[in-house]
Amino acid sequence: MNIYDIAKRSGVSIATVSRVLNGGKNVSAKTKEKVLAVMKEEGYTPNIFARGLGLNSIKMVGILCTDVSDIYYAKAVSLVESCLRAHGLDVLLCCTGNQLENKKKYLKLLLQKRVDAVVLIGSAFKEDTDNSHIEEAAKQVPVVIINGLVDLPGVICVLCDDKNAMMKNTSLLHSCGCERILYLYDILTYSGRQKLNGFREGCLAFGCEHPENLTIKVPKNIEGTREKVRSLLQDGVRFDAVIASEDIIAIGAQKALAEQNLSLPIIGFNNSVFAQSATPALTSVDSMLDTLCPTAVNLLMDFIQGKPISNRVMISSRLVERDTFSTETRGNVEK
Amino acid sequence: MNIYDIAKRSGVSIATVSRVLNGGKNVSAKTKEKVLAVMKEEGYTPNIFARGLGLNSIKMVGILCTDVSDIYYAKAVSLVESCLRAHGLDVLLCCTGNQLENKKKYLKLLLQKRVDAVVLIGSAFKEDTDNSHIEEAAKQVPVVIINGLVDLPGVICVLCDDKNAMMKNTSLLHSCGCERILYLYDILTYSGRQKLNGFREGCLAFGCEHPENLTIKVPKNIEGTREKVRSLLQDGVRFDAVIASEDIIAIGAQKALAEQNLSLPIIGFNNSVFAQSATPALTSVDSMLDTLCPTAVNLLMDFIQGKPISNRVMISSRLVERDTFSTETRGNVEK
DNA sequence: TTGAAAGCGCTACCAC
DNA sequence: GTGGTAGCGCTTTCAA
Repeated sequence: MNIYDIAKRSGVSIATVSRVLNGGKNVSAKTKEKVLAVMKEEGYTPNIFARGLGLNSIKMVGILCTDVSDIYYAKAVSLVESCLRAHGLDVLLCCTGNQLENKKKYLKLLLQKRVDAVVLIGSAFKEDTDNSHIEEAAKQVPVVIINGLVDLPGVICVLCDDKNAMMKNTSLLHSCGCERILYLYDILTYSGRQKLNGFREGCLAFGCEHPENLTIKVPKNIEGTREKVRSLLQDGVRFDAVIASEDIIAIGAQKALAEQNLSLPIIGFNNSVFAQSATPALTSVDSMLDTLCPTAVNLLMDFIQGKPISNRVMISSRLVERDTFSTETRGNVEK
Repeated sequence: MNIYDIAKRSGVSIATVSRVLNGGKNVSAKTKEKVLAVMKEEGYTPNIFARGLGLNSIKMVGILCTDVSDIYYAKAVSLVESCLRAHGLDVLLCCTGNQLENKKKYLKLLLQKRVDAVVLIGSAFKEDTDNSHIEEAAKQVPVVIINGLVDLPGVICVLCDDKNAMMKNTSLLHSCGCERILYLYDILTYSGRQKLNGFREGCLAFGCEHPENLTIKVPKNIEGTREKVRSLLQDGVRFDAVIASEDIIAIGAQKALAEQNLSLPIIGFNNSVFAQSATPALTSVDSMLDTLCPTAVNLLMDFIQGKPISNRVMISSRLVERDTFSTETRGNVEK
């Protein structure tokens, strides 16, 4: 069943059928109706390959993501997917892991599929040294990165002000009497580094101590973090509050503290469902995915349509206060 | 840069270039080498549309999923994606929500993209009455459903024995002295119903009470469930254990119980990270996605290659014991 | 082993 | 408003 069959059965030429297929401009209402009727009757579906050949577009955008099973990335993918679909674009999903080699390989694969654009989820896609693959991609199609900052032409960056969020956290804790804050992080992506910098600058600005042994790299899981914090406590390392770069890390710390019946202020990051699920519920920084993702997709659509856009959008975070720290109850600091 | 350019620069015909492109059978080693060299030099990438036109395949499979932001589905998508990619297949992701209308629409969309197969994630895709869209899809391409049972030709089903898992849960709780188990569920998909049936049959078999007011439908989130259970407790409804159809629901119940300083056995479902994140950590049924997904993809690959396969595979679940219920410590039941 | 040429199904330009 | 037709870039016979 192809355009010729439809043309024959409708008593028109394939040119006319094609016109109907593409919006029906310059076709008489009657003809259009007739052709549409035949199409429906025959259950006709235009061949996407042939169409792609002509238009050189398949109405698909590639999403690159290090790990969709991570709740944060999953939410981002979900949001981006639904926004894109609202614009009639399909999503080619590609999970790369953290190895640069694979990121490059999969980006190339996406480009080979002739996607109309590429969305990079997370600042894990901004490399410290080698971003040549992104540069190359951006020459071919629009590239947008969510929560990363890659300073290359054709790359649209939409991000959350992680650094400022962490500075604010530090400030708040300090103003509640905390002086030795334990900072836990997992991986120093661009975003991870911003957070760490925010913490450090905050400490400096507000006069908190921040010795090296209070800035700890931990695995991105509950048990690994728990063990790390547990051993910190056993070693007699003293701190009076915890800031984590991820909710899941905050929970690991929380559990280690609970073992020792310690109840310190804890602030997580991402405001994921984990923050709600924790007991006591975790105060956490909302990294604003709900805003970031639609914004990113809208910018992309505008860019594709040739409208002038700002290709650097920074959105402020928001602290969601729950049980582990509140700016109202000052009495929650126990040493 | 197309096949003609490569042919010209290599001093051969496009036919030869095409042969090289497709494995290089019936091409002299020398010619092949030459052509490959030119391709690399020019950074040539075959046009996927033209290729698709000829071969009528784009090496892509569609994944349909009600909601990737759900941690369970996200994990499934992640696993399926990586397995498919290992077989050289790309993934077209499509999130439908729970409305039948959208499921149908998006399934049709995937088919229009000429995917080579469709993977349905979760039994939410098995409808009670109308599965005509799946039937139709299965006529065109192989369809596999993960954790659902759709009895149609061409549909491969890989699922976990949810019913048995729930019977076992009931049995275990009963043998630990529980007699009035609260059963919390969110949505009665095929899987949801299996779980409920397992619970009911378990109660019958082991002599547990299971009045209607102990089988409660709740929203699939922590707060909604918490409120529901809270009001149950306020109404004086009595129960001595909780089984939930989802970890997140179990956590909602757990929080409501904690408010009243009640510590009853609780068993969640899915063994997600939420089970670990909960305090106390949740005993939960592992629904074996790590096995289900690779199995599903392997069956699909075999099926595509025309090998004979079993299109119904059922895998046993596994109870992962943590703090909220253990078969070893009998003393954890407080009424 | 290689080349010529006929599709694959559609879009878009040019006539009428 | 409609039809004829030349591509789009590839695969795949069929001959040589």
